[in-house]
Amino acid sequence: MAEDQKIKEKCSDCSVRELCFPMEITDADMTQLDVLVKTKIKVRKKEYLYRQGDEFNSIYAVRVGFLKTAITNSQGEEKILGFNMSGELLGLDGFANNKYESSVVALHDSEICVIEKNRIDEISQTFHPLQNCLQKILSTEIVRNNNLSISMSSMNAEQKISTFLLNLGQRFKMRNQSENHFILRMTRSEIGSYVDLTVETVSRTLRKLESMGVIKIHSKLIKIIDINKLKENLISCQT
Amino acid sequence: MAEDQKIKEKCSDCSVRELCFPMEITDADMTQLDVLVKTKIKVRKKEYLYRQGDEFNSIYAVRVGFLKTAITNSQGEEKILGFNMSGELLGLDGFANNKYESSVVALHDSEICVIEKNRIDEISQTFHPLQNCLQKILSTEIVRNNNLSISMSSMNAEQKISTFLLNLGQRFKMRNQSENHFILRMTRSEIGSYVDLTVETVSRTLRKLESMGVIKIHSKLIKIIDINKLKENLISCQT
DNA sequence: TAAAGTTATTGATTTATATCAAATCCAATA
DNA sequence: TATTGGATTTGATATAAATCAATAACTTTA
Repeated sequence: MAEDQKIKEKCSDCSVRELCFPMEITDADMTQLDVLVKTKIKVRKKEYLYRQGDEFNSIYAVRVGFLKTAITNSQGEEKILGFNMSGELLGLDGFANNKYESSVVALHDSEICVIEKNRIDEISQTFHPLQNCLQKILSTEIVRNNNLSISMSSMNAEQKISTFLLNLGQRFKMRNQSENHFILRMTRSEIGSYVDLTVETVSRTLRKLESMGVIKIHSKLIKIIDINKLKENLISCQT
Repeated sequence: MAEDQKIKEKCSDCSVRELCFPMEITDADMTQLDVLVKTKIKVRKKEYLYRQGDEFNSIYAVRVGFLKTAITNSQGEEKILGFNMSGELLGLDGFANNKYESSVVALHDSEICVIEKNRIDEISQTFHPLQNCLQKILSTEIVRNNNLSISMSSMNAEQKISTFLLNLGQRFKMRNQSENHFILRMTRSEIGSYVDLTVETVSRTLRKLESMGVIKIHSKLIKIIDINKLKENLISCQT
């Protein structure tokens, strides 16, 4: 129909296809899915995409940029749950209680595709693969968290930081960016919150890895010199 | 239809309604949902409900009993992800890759309702609330994990054990069992794996809480004497 | 009922990381 | 360009929990 056509045009470069649906879905099916995305928004550095407690209306797909997901507890302490980059979905925790249980802030100017909840419900009623799709996505998030919790808990500082850097590198690689030469868009303190270490320990551990000749640091810029050595660090805790 | 009728009878005391669907669904709708459950199985103490890597065919609802969910890493170390009691759903991590990513073992003789994946797909195609239902359930699991990770990481041993005991108590209470007088069906070592402490620290911390007059221990039997004091332990890390 | 195997407790010691404190670097902005 | 405030680094010290070790208390099963 004409309406859908317009919508698709409006956001042609924000195809859900290229993004986040990890599915066995035919191209024809996928064209339908593009209709899910109506709007694309910009979120500038330091701005919130949504806040813990906000009403849940949409999930989001990162088109470009870099963001963090965090929870704030009753004492106002922030715990970082993850860093988010292009192709990743945000807001999945909203389904639980119809409000977001975490906040998302851009650490770098970002462009985000908005996928309205209503739209999902609407389409999935006639287009069944979308349901399975969502199930997978949600379940994958559960698995990711479980794996994170098993690994982080049994690692020492060096292993945590190594894992963190390798993971970032891998994700950049998948996006056709350099695997071993990238900018840390988050502060040391945010890294610490994510991997459960203090700022001081993060700083010391980075310096240690540098002194071992494994990485090179220029403030926010990281260069992985010896990726194998970095991986060695994990042999004792690889899943 | 007759077939569904039979199924319902076969498992009348295993109603999904009483179990795990936290939904705004009418009673009429719910009667339909009962059809989801075809089979009920017994899992004896120490037996597996399913193993990490098994093909994903069903999710499960605990009818009675007590189980643990765990991941085993490449070195064969087990990490406990959770303890499961009546009314809780198991196997949700299976949607991700069509295989279970964790194992579930009974810590006490248990009865489990089997909810076949095919059945879910089938029914949710005509009965749409079920989709939303599943979305909520999966999302809730994500939220639970997030909250767990924020709290555990910032707690000391006493706070972890206090939280653990309070949480167990609460869950027993919701099932009309005593909130402050219950049996620990898991070993100290399993508690440790769950809250990220060594056996020794778990043991010492329990004894410490006992010496403070907060709880009373007779091997596996726990009696919470001063629930408020136990809760005080958490004031500094309550969400 | 005894023997063997777990599981739990308790003590002594070590250690990794937190904490406290101060200096330096860097980025924003006036 | 100077000033200010946050971020980072580095050092000294404290400490909670891990580790190591040995004993004690249960469970299982022979």
